[in-house]
Amino acid sequence: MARGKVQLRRIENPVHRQVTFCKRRAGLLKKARELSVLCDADIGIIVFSSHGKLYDLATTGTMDGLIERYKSVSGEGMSTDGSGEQRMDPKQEAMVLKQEIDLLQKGLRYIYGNRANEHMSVEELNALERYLEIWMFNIRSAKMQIMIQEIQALKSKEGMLKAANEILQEKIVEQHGLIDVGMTIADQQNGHFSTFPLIEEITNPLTILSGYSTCRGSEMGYSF
Amino acid sequence: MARGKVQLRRIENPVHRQVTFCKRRAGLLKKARELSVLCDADIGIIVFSSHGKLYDLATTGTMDGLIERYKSVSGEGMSTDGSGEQRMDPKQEAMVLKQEIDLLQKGLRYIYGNRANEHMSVEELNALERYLEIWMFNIRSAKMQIMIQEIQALKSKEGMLKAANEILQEKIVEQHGLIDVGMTIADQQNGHFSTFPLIEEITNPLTILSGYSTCRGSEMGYSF
DNA sequence: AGCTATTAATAAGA
DNA sequence: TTCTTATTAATAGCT
Repeated sequence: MARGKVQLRRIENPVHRQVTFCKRRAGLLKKARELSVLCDADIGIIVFSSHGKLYDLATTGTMDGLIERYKSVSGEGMSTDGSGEQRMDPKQEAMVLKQEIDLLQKGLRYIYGNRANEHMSVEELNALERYLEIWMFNIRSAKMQIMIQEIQALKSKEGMLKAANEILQEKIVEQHGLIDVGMTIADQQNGHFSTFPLIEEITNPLTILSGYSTCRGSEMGYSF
Repeated sequence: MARGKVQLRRIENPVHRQVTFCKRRAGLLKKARELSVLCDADIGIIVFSSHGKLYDLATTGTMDGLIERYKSVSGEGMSTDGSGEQRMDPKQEAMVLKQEIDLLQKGLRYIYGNRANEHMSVEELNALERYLEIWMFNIRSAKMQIMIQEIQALKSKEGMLKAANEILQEKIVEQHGLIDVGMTIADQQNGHFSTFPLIEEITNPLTILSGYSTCRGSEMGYSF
């Protein structure tokens, strides 16, 4: 709203970014105070600058009061809690989850910054969501294809080696009697991998989500 | 900012107040999102309407995450602390995780079933979108692990077969002279697969998103 | 930090 | 509620 329209994406120039941060932060807090007064609302705002500095505003009482109120209200609709704490080793599990979330969020912000400017309707978000799923599926498929090729190659290699092995054994038996190198036993021990059905299952698009609930859902006690 | 200056005091007309609340609340959240994107800030907003209804926004992760961060940072400067990072206790952590799961469940119902019944806000959809990615990542990792195990098994099998093959060859040479079954040639033809580096690359979490942009980004005309 | 030229938000009205 | 429009408010680019 000033000399030149602004693109909704991260401002690269650090000085410029800092100035804008100051100005707009002030504007945001002002708007919040106005809304609070005009409409008799209780508003809390927490702002972390990109360098981690905290700015906050609570139009009524303290931020902690608002947070408590927030937790009590937002937690109201939650599941009938109290009973089952899952088996997770909380600290580590949470750490890992947080790191994953951070990584993914960074990536998402890139995607968002360049594409989804300004007004995004729920429908647009939905479409984007599906798009992301398809996108990830495509990457996954591509990599899966490579791995499948590799497995097939290994399997045919194995077949050839086995055939060669048999021929050699026969030759030896023909000429000299039985020689057991221990290979047949080892081979049978590995026989339970049942490679092909597994891979076909993995490749099937429909197993993405159902696979999840199988893989993690039951483990964590959630039913979908 | 419109047909008539507005006085900075509570709007007495309830209808007028409600309309203004809607409009300005939307404006406030929009401003917050803009600030977040433009200046790379993490912002959380909590709004309680005069009748106690809650509206919130977290531009990064969940509100609970922001609250946690707020508590850790704002508490830092208070007491003669010094001891260090008192993170959330397990119970609180579990609460957060549960809320995340709730969101996912809600999202799943939204996607698969009665879309009309489940109301999901833009913010919730945003969060859900992020979680879907994490989700897919977890599935993918689990399945990848299975495939990697399988490949390793095949490779060791191959190794054993080769060893057996060699021993048999030696035995024959010892006894009778060279017998070539054609296996060595076939084996060498397949030698260019360079299995291990490939698999390690696929397994590395950091390649998810970068892999994405490499894989499709240029193809579809988006620049990251 | 201040100063405008512009854009963005929005109060009323429909 | 949602759309339109007349105005005010916010602020981007400069000093």
